[in-house]
This record gives sequence, C-alpha cells and structure tokens, in this order.
Amino acid sequence: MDTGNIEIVEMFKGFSITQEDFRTIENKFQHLKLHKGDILLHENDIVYNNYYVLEGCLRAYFIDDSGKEHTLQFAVKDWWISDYTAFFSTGKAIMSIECIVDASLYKISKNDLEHLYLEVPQIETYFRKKLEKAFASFQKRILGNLSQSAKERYTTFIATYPNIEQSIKNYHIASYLGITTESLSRIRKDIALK
Amino acid sequence: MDTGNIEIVEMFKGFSITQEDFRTIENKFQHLKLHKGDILLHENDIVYNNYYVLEGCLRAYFIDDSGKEHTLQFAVKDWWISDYTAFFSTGKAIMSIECIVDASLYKISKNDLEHLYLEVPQIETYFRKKLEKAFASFQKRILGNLSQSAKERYTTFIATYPNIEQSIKNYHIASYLGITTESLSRIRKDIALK
DNA sequence: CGCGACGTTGATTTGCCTCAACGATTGTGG
DNA sequence: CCACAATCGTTGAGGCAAATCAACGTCGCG
Repeated sequence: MDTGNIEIVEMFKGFSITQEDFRTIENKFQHLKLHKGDILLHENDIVYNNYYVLEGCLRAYFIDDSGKEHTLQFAVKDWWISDYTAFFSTGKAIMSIECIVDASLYKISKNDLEHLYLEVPQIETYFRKKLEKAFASFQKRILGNLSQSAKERYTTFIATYPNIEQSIKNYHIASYLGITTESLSRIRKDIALK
Repeated sequence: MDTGNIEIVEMFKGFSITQEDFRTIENKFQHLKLHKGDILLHENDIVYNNYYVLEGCLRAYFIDDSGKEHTLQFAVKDWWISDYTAFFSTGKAIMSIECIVDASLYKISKNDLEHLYLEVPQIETYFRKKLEKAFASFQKRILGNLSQSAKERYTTFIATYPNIEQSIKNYHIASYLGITTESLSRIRKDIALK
C-alpha cells in the first residue's frame, strides 16, 4: 500500500468498508497537485470532477456582469470542492476554482462516482451526509447574509473558520462576505480599537 | 389502495420500486392537514420530521435578534420542507415553519427515513438527488445575494418562482429577498413605470 | 360599518460603495 | 543584498441604495 491508499482510507473513516470494496473505490480516485495561482476549473468548462483536498487551500468564485469576484467557498484539508451546480447536472461551470495555497488533491469523476454509489452503498451515504452538512452551512450563510451587518458576518466568519482565515488574503474574505476590501479594512480597524 | 398511496407513488416517480418495497415505504409516511396561520414547527422545537407538500404553501423563517423575520424557503406542491440544519443533526430548530395557504402534507421521521435508506437504497438516491438540487439552488441564491441589487433579486425571484409568487404576500417576498416592504414597494412601482 | 392587515409614499438617515491617494509588505532581478 | 515593482491593505471624501420612521390609502372580512 502506498500513502495514497492511507489517505483514501482516512477520507472514509467511520464507514465500514470491506477490503474488496476499498479496492473498487481507490481505483476511481486520481491524485493531483496544484501550485498557488493555478486554476483548477474555469468558468464555462464542463464539470466532470469532484475534488477532495488533502492539503493546501482553494477557492471557488463567481465573476458577475460588472467583473467583480464573489467567493462562494473555500476548501482546506478534508473538504470537497467543485462547481456543484454544474457537477450535479454535468453542465458548464458558472464559477472558477483557483488554488490559493499549494495543494494536493484527489479527484473522482461524476461517472465513476455514480457507479460507486451502486457498487458500494456506503459511498452514497458518505456523500449524502457530506451534502447534508454543506447544505446546512449554506443555509446558515443565507440567514447570516439576510440578518447580519458586514461586521457581524466578519466576526462570525473568523469564529467559524479560524483555520481558513490563516491561509487567505483579506480581499478573499471580503469577496466571501460580500463587501469591499475597503469596508473590511475599516471593520478590522474598528474591531482592533475594541 | 386509497388516494394517499397514489400520492406517494407520485412522489417517487422515476424511481423503480418494487410493490413490496413500496409497502415498506408508505407505512412510514403520515398525512396531515394545516390551515393558513398554523405553525408546523416552532423555533427551539426538536426537529424529528421532514415534510412533503401535496398542496398549499408553507414558509420557513428565521427571527433575528432584533425581531425581524427572514424567509429561508417557501414550499409548494412537490417540495420538501423542514428545518434541515436541525433535522439532519436531530437538534433544535433555529427557524419556524408556518402555513400560508391551507395545506396537505406527508411527514416522515428522521428515524424512519434512516431505516428506509437501508431497506430501500433507491430512497437514499431519491433524497440525495433532491438534496443536490436544493444545494445548487442555495448556491445560486448566495451568489445572487452577493452580486445582485435588490431589484435584480426581485426580478430573478419572480422569473424563477412564478407559481410561488401567486400564493404569497409581498412582505413575504421582501423577507426572502432581504429587503424591507417599503423598498419592495418602490421597486415594484419602478418596474411598473417601465 | 369599522377594524386590522397590507401596501404605498415621503422625508430623512445610514451602512457600505466608489474613487482616489497613499503606506506597508512581499517578491524579484540586478 | 539592495532597489524597485507589484501586491495588498489602509485612509479619506463623497455618493448612493436601501433602511428607518412616520403617515396615509386600500382592501378584505367579522
């Protein structure tokens, strides 16, 4: 067994999977490495893959009509990332995904994943549960966007993702929160002054 | 067979389910009716159930610290509704759900649903796919909130959910879009003037 | 009819944006 | 190792979209 296997075992920890099923699973994953600045997925690409982060950091962002970037998601160790709107329907990406800290990933294609669901039902459960968690956090984010000020959203973000904050630039946080870098700067100043 | 069965068959259209599995499934659903104004779920309730709408309209809303309501979701025919943040983790509701048009529902408990996933794998697939769709639409909503003006969000809402618009008050739309009723009124006036 | 719920309109305020300029920090080539 | 540029963050002045506050019209219904 090489280290790749160990990492995939880790991915499905908590799910009892036979040795045989595990062979089926690991054959469908491919490893890849990215450097800071690399674009993993471009807007308008057809989205075939779902990506699992072993290490590093990525961000999925959307560019609106006026050219502004809006970050939908960051992904660090043990997170999945893709353009799911496109991935689930095998359509074209509306977002791009870039590497913001050198990263190591596994990818699996939609086709392989659908086959895995049939061959190894625990995998479908695994992804359903992942999706449930992601769904719940999107739900909280929507409620936060509806009910909180920029300052509140910032402090919530910092409290919720202290590990992500360390890896990213302030302008990435701003684009995630839906504010400008200038506003974020003023908010941070304000907080620093107690 | 009573009409209930027919409705549940309809629920899973497109999924080939044996007669025997179908008996297992239908036994876990319970029917209920609501009148306009009824509260299906209160904030702080433990959330045991997921609800399927046969007819009528409901809304899930969150009340923030200042007492303002924010609508997360509407549900009309063939939609599911619950406080999923709580349902998935069997925790306390952070939202309430009220009936805004007399409604007829089916409910299924989390426990029964988890058992169904094991007994009838197509059910897990059904809910995974539902979740994928809901996830994608939440994603679009977040991007819309980040990148669009109130007027743009309103026109997008009307275009996306023309069937829902008919059932609900303007102040419900406003609380979904994250604006005040006054602002929505001005936006509508503006649009009416071309 | 009269009351409460809903929607509209106006005046004013405000949170955040825009635009512009300027520090601070990081990276890179000479 | 320094010089310089690019990137990133900060600060200020002014503007604008939407909120707030207040009043009033309208509709449906007991």
